[in-house]
Amino acid sequence: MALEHAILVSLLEQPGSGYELARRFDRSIGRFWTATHQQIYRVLRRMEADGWIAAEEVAQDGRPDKKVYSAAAPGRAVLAGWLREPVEPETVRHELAVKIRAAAFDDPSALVAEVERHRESHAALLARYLSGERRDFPAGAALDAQQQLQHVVLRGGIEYERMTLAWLDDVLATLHRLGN
Amino acid sequence: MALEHAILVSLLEQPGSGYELARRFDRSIGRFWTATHQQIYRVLRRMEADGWIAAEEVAQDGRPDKKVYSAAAPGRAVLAGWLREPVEPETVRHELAVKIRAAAFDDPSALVAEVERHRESHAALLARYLSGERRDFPAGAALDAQQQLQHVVLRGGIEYERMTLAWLDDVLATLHRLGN
DNA sequence: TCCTGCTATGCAACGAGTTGCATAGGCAAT
DNA sequence: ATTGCCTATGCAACTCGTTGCATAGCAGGA
Repeated sequence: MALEHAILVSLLEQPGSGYELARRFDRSIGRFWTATHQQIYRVLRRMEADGWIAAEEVAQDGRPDKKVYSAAAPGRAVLAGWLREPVEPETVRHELAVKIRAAAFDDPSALVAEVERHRESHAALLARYLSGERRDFPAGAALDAQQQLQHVVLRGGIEYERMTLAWLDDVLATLHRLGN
Repeated sequence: MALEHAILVSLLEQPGSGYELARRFDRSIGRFWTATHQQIYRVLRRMEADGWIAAEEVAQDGRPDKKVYSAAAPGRAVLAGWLREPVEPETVRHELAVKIRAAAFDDPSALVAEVERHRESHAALLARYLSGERRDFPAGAALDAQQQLQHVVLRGGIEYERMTLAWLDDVLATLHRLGN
């Protein structure tokens, strides 16, 4: 389990409440690590109990109080130790690929609309990545280590989306060829 | 859950025992869907009880008997229905990306060896994909629908590995820049 | 005014997935 | 002879992750 580590990184980049973390996981971090608010709250409580993170109650007017968490020294140490461990093999779950192979035993054209829907959502994500890149990493700007590392991860996302778009075009062409 | 569907596709392409399925999931299918033998045996029993697949006991000499499963008509119907449902959003778990961002709060050069290890394993996988492609899909050969769909999924894997290799080079260059 | 949605946290129950272990015969190498 | 690995299946216990629901005040639109 590495949800702890993803949360620690997020809190080091910027302290925040469970709710704020959940929203970050829906947005930027969710591109390479997903989590629901339930998981996040549970893990936050455990990490606080273990002393990895520190919590501060913050009163707000007009909305409920929140607990703002930030990474504590033991948390940083845990993260540093984890960094030196080898990455565990990822568990891949590529449902669309399963469906494409399944289409051989059914009507391949039944998949066309779904693949097109995918294509659109990947195109939209690519556009968001690119505009985020222009906003946060303008050409020629001096970047510190944290920003350079964030940028290289974003570039990975951009290249992944470009590759996926090209592949989905290939899939569509194949499906159309089979439909004739 | 779509492990049922991945198993159904695999059994339609080729009937087999739980053990054989587990090995297929370690190899070809595991590139886009991973599963342990425990999961597979459990799901097979459930699918057999539900009539999605049929089992046949096969005696072997020199080794234990095995149960060879094949997809039954209700299973095919389930698969056809599933094909028409929208693909669920994938849950992404990209541990290396988390580590790269974590490196900003530690020594970035601690990651170099790990990234290089990744680079090697992706290069090896690409080589295996390419040799598999030459073997199974030689240029100019006539392919039926099933083979064309398998081929387009394989092309996706190949392009993914190529993109990943280029990105890992980008990551290494970034880490080296930060190390000076 | 009612309905919807947002912020903010949490419980309870369930289902999915992992880990460790067990059985059991055969094969190959040390 | 013993050790270790391969085929083949399975139990039990556990952790991880998801889903549905609950609370509770405030803001904005129909």
